Amino acid sequence: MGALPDLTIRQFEYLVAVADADTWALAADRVGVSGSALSQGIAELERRLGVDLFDRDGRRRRLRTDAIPVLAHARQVLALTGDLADWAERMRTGSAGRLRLGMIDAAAIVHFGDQLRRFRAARTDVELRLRVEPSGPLLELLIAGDLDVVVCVAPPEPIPGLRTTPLLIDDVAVYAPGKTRPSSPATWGPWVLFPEGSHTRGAITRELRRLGAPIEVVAESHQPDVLREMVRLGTGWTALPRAQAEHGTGNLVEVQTLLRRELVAAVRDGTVRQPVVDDLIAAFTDAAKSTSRPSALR
Amino acid sequence: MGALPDLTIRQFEYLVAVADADTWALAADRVGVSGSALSQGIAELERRLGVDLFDRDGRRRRLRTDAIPVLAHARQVLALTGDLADWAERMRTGSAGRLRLGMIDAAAIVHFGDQLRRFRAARTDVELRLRVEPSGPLLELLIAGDLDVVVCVAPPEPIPGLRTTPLLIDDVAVYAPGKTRPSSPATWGPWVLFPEGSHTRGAITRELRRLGAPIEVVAESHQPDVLREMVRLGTGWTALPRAQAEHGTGNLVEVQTLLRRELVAAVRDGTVRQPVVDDLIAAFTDAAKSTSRPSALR
DNA sequence: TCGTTGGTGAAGCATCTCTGAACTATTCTC
DNA sequence: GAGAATAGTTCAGAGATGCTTCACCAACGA
Repeated sequence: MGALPDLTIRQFEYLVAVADADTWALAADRVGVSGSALSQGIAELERRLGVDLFDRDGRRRRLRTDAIPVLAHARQVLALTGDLADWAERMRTGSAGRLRLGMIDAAAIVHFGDQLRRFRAARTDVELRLRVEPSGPLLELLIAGDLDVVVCVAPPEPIPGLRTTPLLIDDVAVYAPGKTRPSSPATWGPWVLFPEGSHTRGAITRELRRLGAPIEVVAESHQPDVLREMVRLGTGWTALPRAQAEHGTGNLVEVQTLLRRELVAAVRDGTVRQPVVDDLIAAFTDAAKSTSRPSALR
Repeated sequence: MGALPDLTIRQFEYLVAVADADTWALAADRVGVSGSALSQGIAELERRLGVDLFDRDGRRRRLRTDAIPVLAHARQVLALTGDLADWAERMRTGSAGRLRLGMIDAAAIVHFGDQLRRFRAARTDVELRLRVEPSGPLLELLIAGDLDVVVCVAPPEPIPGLRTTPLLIDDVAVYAPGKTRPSSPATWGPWVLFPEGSHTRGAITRELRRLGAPIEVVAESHQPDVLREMVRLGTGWTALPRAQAEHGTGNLVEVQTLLRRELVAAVRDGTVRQPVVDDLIAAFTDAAKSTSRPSALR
């Protein structure tokens, strides 16, 4: 194997800055150097790789599609370096460190709310910051190194650079207002669903269509409790993760399981890890083991 | 998150060189630089991380045990950079590239010999280099970036930075000379086994001991065919992966399955991948799917 | 057409990193 | 234990690298 090119962290920072910002000047500003420095830095990166990374498009430059692997590499290395920097920080200060946790709403509230509260109380030495978002953004934040652990819906394909640990199954089921009797999918609806564009919404409508259910949507909300209440009030039917549907009290009729949904804990697959992360994941798996049985049995 | 330290590939090269070589002078020589440069380079790395990585031990320096994560990080980043360099090479030359494959003997000969030959014939554009070693060394070579794919025994724990794909089950069974009748473990032996120190040997003796079998070893060899022949000649009993035991012809009596052994394909979990690698793994999984059934059914 | 915007090149300066040599501390050898 | 050999560090200087400022070019918009 030939000698490796002497790439630097800064060059990778330049690359992702350019990829993320609309204009190079903005990117330069964001990394705190002059536009010229950025230009030269990128040129140097291209020179060392021996490959052109950008196409000219008028007076601006766009990352070539076949150069996307380099960008992904840059992101991964930057994230790993961030982990290393955190490790160094922990070594210097002796602190247990900071834990940036991302969760989808159901995980943060329904499934692991108790564990979270307990962990916070038990590990006051850890600065725990929670961020609640849908699965997609969470995974991107994790890849970019802005989060340390993420609890989200299992991605269909394994994602390079990430490692997932199964936590529990929380299937999405169809729910009807209180007085409804079971019947064929063709009679289901109208619907109260997550908004168009959400990942879960997409999966739900796809599955309903497959079952031959008519999809007339009369209301939309990102908030599961809003959907639940609307069903209770008889506004329509909905499809929700079972745990969220059953969270409150009230008369929802579960019609049938619609699709399988597995929650996992995801971390960057690096060599420098915070021990706290493993503790937290262990707490989650333990909790899931004891609580998911009933839901798995129904 | 604070600004990241501007680490360089070269600094990581220095670090692993120092970790791998007996003396710093030798390490310096290996990376092609003066001892002084190496010393200063490491010092700079420590300064940028803000952490001491080495303990003084007389006039030499040893990597501190709690600095091992940094070394692992360095190795991972170097391996990823190697992948990136290969990608750049492929982009420049337009070639399909070089594929450095590692396999344990059973995989190379018994399980996937045909697939290998077929792949070589079909993809003459790929420079395929095969290296046969035990699982442990193969995985280390993979981590160090000296191999691109490895077919080996599934490691007990997932290894950071690697991703495995299950291929097939090839259990280890106990075999006796032709005329032996089934009997209790206490009467088994004497044994003809893999040499002391090998990973499989360790697992085998551990399991035999658990079953209460006496472990008197009368011959040892790294070569499964040698062991097989010795059993045929009545020298003793052996424990072998089933596929290897049955590879030739002859009168071996399978006494019982001893331990589970799963073969997997392992790759670095990076963002820059050779498409050829996926093709090869696909060929292996396809082959395993069609051939492992009979062995799984017995 | 002219002004504006996005990006690149050149000169100058600061910093970094290498080499070679001098230097210190430890270990070996007798 | 003296003296030599060894392991690693420090220092000074040469050369490379990277950044900023300023000048420049090309594309876009009015």
